[in-house]
Amino acid sequence: MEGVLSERVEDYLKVIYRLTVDEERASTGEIAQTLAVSPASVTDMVQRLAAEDPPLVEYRKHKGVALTEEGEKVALETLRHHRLLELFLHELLGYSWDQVHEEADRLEHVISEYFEERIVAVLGDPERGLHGEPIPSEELHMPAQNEFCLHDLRPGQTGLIRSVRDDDPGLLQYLESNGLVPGAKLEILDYTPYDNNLRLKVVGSGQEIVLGAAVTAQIFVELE
Amino acid sequence: MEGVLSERVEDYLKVIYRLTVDEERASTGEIAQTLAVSPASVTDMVQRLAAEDPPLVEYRKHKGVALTEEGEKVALETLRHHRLLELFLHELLGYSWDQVHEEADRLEHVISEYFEERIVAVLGDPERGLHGEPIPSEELHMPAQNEFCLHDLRPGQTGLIRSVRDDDPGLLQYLESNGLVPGAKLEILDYTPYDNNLRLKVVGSGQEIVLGAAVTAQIFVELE
DNA sequence: AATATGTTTTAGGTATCCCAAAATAATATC
DNA sequence: GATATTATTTTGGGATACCTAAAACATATT
Repeated sequence: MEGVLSERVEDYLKVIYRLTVDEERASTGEIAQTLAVSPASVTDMVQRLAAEDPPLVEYRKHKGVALTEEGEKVALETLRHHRLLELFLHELLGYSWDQVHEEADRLEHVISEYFEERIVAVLGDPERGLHGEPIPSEELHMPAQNEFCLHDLRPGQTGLIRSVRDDDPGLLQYLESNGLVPGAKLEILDYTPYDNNLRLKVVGSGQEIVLGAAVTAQIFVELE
Repeated sequence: MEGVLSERVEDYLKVIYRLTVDEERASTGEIAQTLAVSPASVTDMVQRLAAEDPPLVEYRKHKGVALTEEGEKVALETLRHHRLLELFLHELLGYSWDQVHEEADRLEHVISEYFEERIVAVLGDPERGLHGEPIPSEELHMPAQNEFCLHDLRPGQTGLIRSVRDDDPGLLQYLESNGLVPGAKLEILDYTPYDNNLRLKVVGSGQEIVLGAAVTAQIFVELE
């Protein structure tokens, strides 16, 4: 193993992890956009990641990158820290669910394995984070998921919210105030193709609501 | 105010703070030794600190440095974080008193003011840290102290341990196992000048013990 | 085959921190 | 007060880690 990895490297690996959950490989452009840097910077960094010993990504010019096993480990470790921290900040320190992300994003790079161990002991080795996302196990195994993006559902379908993206505080507040939280049951009523709007009912509250793509893309459901 | 300060800058300011608690000014050499860098590096950094806007230190060539009000604020903020974190790690996460320092040293640079606020709420705004050190107030006021270094006591004198240095895990274990913890009452029995050894009794346990300068310099007492 | 698009290379920039060796200033000693 | 010792500063430079614009190049599209 080599020396300790920079926070920036962990950020890149996290992003590549996210982009390669469904896709085979992540392109330079996607990564650049997600991290708000130039494509040239991404090429540069990605080549450095591939040159690490052991390599953190598998890189082929013009063909994008995929994480190596080592790189995935780092990404999952960081993700595990992030999600455990979010839960911890909420449960023990009273952070609201839209406040946790920013703090966790800084702390995730800095806490020791012992810290992780201690908060796991306090939290009881949880399987899902504050926003419903699965937490990689201690052995860095990511549980298989059976979730679909709400964005892809169509009228007549019914789903249970399993998780929502954690990184936009404003959106999280909006979701919470509309009962769009993990566990909520949704019935898709209508779909308008040109603007990708989805009209749906939150079962229980009986509320009907129309959500645009910017919202539905952030919500993940289990079909019923 | 300028941009955010690097962790290294906070480290330098913390060291300068500690060195100027009793002395007027801190010398380049002292700082270099404490941080294990060359004197040239210290001159360099100290000049950069003095060139900040507002300046963080007051620097005169060949005369050492003192913190400005702004620099002291930063040092005290960092110190407050450190001591609150140590307490927090012990009380809430079950860290032992020799484990807390290293973790706090990393976290102190990273936590938000909100995090500070939250752990204060949980801990009940404590005035002293895990090792007895005073914690700067939220307004960054350091309470006046009335402590003497055990190193300077002489036979016949009696003192109450108020605090011990927190940065050497091995020493902390040794101290704990000998009852040399805040609150313990000491009676100085003997002093040998050539090696600076102090023989003393821990009142209560009745234990007699001989401590060298490396130990006595790390313990601070209130005279009785 | 030509064009459009996305990626990589080149060449270089900035920030932050560090250091050895030479020069200089402060201080201690004669 | 002059000299020697010690501490500090300057000089000149190195390392790392990140980033970028513009030019060159590869891939995909038509």
